[in-house]
Amino acid sequence: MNYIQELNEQQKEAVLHIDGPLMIIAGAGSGKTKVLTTRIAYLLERGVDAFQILALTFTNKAAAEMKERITKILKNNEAKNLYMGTFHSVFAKILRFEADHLGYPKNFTIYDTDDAKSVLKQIIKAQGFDEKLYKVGFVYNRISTAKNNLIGPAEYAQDKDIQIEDARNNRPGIAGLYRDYVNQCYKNGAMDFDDILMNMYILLRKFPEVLAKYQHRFKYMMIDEYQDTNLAQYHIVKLLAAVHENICVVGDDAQSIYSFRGASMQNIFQYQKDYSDVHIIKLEQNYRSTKTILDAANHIINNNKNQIQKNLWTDNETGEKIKVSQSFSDNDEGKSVADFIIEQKLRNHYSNSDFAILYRTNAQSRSFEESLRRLNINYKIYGGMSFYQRKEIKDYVAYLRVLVNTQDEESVKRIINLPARGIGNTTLNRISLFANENNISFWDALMRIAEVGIKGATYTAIENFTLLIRTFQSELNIKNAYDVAMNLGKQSGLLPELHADKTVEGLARFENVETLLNSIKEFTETPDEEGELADKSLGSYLQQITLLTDADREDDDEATKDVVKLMTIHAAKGLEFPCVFVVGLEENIFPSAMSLYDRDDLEEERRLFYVAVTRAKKKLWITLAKNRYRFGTLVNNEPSRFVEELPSQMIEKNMLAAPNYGGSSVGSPPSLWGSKDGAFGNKAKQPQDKIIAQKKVVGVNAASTHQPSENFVATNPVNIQMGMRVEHQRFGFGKVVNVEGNAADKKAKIIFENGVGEKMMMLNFAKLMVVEGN
DNA sequence: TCGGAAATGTTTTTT
DNA sequence: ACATTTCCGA
Repeated sequence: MNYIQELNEQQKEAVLHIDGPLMIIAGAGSGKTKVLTTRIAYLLERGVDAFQILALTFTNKAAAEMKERITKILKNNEAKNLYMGTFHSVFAKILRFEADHLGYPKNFTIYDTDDAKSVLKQIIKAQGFDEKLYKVGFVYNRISTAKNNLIGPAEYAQDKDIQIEDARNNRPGIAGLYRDYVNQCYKNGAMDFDDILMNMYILLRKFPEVLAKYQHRFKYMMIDEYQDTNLAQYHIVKLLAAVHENICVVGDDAQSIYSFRGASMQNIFQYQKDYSDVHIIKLEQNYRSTKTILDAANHIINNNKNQIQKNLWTDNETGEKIKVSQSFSDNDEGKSVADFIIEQKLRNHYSNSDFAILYRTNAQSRSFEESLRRLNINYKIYGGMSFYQRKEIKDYVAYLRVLVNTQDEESVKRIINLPARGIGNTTLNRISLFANENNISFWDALMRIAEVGIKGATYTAIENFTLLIRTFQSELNIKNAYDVAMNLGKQSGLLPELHADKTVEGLARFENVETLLNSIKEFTETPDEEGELADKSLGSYLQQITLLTDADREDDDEATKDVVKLMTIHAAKGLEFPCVFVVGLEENIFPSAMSLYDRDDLEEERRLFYVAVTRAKKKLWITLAKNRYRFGTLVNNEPSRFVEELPSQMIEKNMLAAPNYGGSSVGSPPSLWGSKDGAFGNKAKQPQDKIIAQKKVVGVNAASTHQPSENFVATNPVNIQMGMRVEHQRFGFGKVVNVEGNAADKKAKIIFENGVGEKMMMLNFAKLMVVEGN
C-alpha cells in the first residue's frame, strides 16, 4: 500500500477513515480527486467488493478518469465494476432496470431540455394561454424547481406559497400546465432530467423492497461536489445510506455555483445533523497554484459573508503577478488574448493545450474563436451547442427513439414528415384529435389510420411510415444495433437526403451522422461493464447519450488534441490549466445582470469568480472590454466590481485611459488599438503578421486554416462564372470548374489548391472573392 | 403542403 | 449579429 505514503496527513486520514459518516471539506486544488481515488483503491484492497461501492461524481468524464486512476493503482480491472457516474446516469440505469415498478417502459426516452420544452410548448398552446406571458422557459424553470424540491403537480397546486407567487407573477395557470406536462411525459414513456431524480426518489419511497435492495448493495457511498446537490439528490442519498451509514461526502462551500439548478449549500450543514458521529476533515494545502494566484483567490472569497472558515495555503513558488488588461472592444479583447498566447508560446514554450479561456456566458466565445482562427491557433469550444443538439443528430436519434419506444409522441412527430412525405400539419391535427377522442396514443392512432378518415396519398404515406418503423423494430431482434440504425437511415430516406447535399455544411452534417453511427457501433460492441445494470442495447445507448456533457466526449483524433480550450466557468469546474484567461470582467456580464440585486446571487457570482481564478496553475490573465456588441449594437460596459476587489500588490493593471485610445495592453503591440472593431484592419496588421510568419505551422492543418487576404471582399454571386480563379476565407484559392442553377440557387464546383480538393458550394452562402478572370 | 421572406427575440450558468 | 418563428404566395 505504498500509494498511501504519498499523501499528506489530512489526505491520509480521509483515506483510512472508511467506516461511518465522513465529510471532507476540500479546498480548490487540495488533491480531492487523489483522495477519492486512493480511498476507493484502499477499500477494494481491503476486500470490499467493487459492486458494493457507489461513487457519484459531477461529470461522466470525471468518473471515467477516476476508474482509470484506480486501475493504475491496483493493477487490476476491478474498478470497472464500481457504480460510478453522475447522479443522472447512475439513476437512469437503475430506473431502466426497475422501470416496471413505476409503470414506465424499460426503453423510456430521456428528454433533453429542448425536447421537454417542445412538449411543454404544445401544452401551453393546447390550454390556450398567451405564449408571451407563459413563456416556455419560464414555465419550464418553475416546474424544474418544483421537481428538484420533490414537489409533484398535486402538491404544487395545493401549496399556498407557490400559488401566491404564481398569482403575483400573473401566471396562475402553471399548476395546470405542470399537471398536463407530467401526464404527457408519462404517456410518452419519457422522463426529463429532473424526472430522473424525482422518479428515483419515488421508486425508493414507494417500494420498500427496492429500497432495501439498493441500501444493502451500496455498502460504501461517496458523493463528490456535495455543495452542488439539490434537495432531491440529498434525500435519495440519505435514503440509500440509511442502513450502513458508510457515506463520505466531499465538497467545498466556496465552490458552490449551481443554486440555479436547485443546489443548496444547506446540504453541507444539514449533513452534520443527520448522522450522529460525523468525522470532518479539512484539506487546506493547495498543490495547484502559485502563491500569488492563491492569495488573490483567498482575497476574493473573503468578500463573501456566508462561508465556512478555512485557511487554504500553498508551498508553491510565488509566481508572476496576475495581469489585468482592458481592451476597447470585445473584438480587441479577443485579439489581445490571442496575442498573449502567441507570445507565451514563443517565450516559454507553452503549447496550445496549456491555455484555457474561461467566460461567464457561452455567447462570449465568438471574439476569441475569430482571433484564434486568424492567428492559426487550434482551439476547441466545450459546451454551447453540443453534438447531440445538432438538428441532423436529433433527427436521426428521434428515428431510433421511435424504434425502441413508439409511445414517444414527441419523437414520432419530429420524424413523421422527415424527409418530406406529404404529411402536413392538418393531417397531424386530425390524427391527434382521433387519438384524444379514443384515448389512445398518437402512434396507435397512426396504426388505425383507416378509421381516422384520411385517404389518398397521405394515407399511403402514413401506412408506409408505420410499416417502415415496424419492419426495423423486428430487425432489431435479429441484427446488431449498428446495422439496423444504418439501414433505417437508408430506407427512411434520411441518409440519401443528407448525402445528396454536397455543400460544405451538408458534408459536415453527413460526417456528424457517420460519427453518430460509429458511436452506436462502439457502444453496443464494447462490453466494459458487468452486473445487472450493464446493458449494451440500442435502448440503453439512447438513454446514456442524452446524459452526456460535451466534456464527456473524448478528444479522439490527434489533430484536436493540442488545442486551446474555451468554455464557461461552470464547465471548467474541477479542471486545471497552466495558463488561464478569465475574460469579460464587466458589470452586467460578470457579475451577471441577473444577480446584482440579491446578496446571495451576488455571492454566488463571486464564488464563480473564485472557481475561475483557482483553475490556474502558473499564469493568470483577467481581461475586460470597454465596449461590447450586444444584439448587434456596441454598448459601453463598466469594469466589474470583482476587478476592484483584487489585491493591488498581486496584479499588473493595464486599463484604457481615454475613451477611445490610450495605454497598450500588457505585453502586446500598441498597434492593437489601431482598428475600431478589431477585424485586423490595415493599421493593426504588421506586428502580428511577423509572429505568424515565424510560427506559421504549429500543429495546424494548413488545408482548413487559410489566412485570408488583407483586402478580402466577397464578390456578388451573380458575377461568378466558370473558369474564374477565386479565394475562399477558409479554403484558400481555387478554380471554378462548373456553375449550375441561377439566382438564389446558384451552385459552383470549385477545385481548391493545397490539398483542400473539390467542393460544391452554394454561392448564396459561401463567400468567394474573384481573384482572376473578370 | 411547402419554400422563401419578413418579423421577432436572444444572453446566464447545466444534468 | 444571428437564429428561430411566423407569414404569405404558389
